[in-house]
Amino acid sequence: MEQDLFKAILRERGLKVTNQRLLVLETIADHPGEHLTAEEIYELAKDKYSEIGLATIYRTVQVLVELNVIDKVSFDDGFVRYELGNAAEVKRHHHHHAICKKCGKVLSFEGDLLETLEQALYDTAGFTVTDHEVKLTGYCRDCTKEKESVRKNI
Amino acid sequence: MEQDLFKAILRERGLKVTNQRLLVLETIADHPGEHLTAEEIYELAKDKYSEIGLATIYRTVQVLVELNVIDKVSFDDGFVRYELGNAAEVKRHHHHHAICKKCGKVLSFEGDLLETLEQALYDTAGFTVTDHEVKLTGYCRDCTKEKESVRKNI
DNA sequence: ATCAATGCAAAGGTTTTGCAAAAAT
DNA sequence: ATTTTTGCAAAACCTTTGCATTGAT
Repeated sequence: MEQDLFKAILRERGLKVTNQRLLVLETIADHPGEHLTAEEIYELAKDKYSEIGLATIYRTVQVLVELNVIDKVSFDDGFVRYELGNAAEVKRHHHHHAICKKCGKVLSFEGDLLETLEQALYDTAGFTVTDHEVKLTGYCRDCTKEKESVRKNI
Repeated sequence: MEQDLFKAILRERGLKVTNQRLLVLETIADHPGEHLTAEEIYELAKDKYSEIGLATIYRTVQVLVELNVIDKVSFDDGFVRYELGNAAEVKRHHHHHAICKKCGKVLSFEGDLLETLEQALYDTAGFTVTDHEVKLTGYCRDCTKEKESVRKNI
């Protein structure tokens, strides 16, 4: 996402363009494929602007999620995480995640295999799907071998 | 899940069978289709055994998740919730959820549309999937109409 | 000039932990 | 008899909020 587009989105909503908001988005954009927590964004942002406060990070990510500029994800480790979204597209294509139960590694991927399910949900229950999230858990390639030897005894 | 099976699972792992553990599982089992928080389980359990402590609920749900007796789910409202799992089955069939963004209603459903995706993930990345969770957000039948009238102005 | 956004510190809410007492094996 | 589990309270934790100050329009 270009900075100018982001500024336009802010102004369109009557929100002010601040250095802190630009910095938070830039920080997330500079770490593609990572799923940063508020604390991590804070630490990274402080390197460029040490006066920034943690509360500003929390308030800013709320705004960014609201604007569909970033997505909120959770891997059930007690942290809420954020990753770049794709606000400009009409049809959202969220990342899906495969989380290794052993080493915690996260594999991200895309895929629109849910369209038939979403249509069926509308037809049967009248539910209009606007967003979806697929979370897979299991064992990554490196941990699969180890897992098998452990599981044998159970 | 029958209580005897649960007792057997506990003993198999060297864990002790306590009235509190039986009560927590019973409480969750008695509320099918609801996704209870720790606090809600606590309030319900107190009706039957008023001496029980909230810390025991937290410790017990951790055990139950570990044993695959219950599943942990989150609808991003700040609460971790729990629902009955199906530990006995070799292949887990989790509930999927459609969460209404307006009224918060949760529609649960099942479906194994992810098998081809999971196979593909193994073939391409060596990732062995053991669990999956699909979370859809949107608008339920009752809220869909209202949503349309709201969205027209945007 | 006005109104929103920030930074700090304090408060909020959920979840975890330390420890002595109680319960299960 | 031994070891785990419980209950209570305190602590830890992430996140939100109040308020005066700063910054954007």
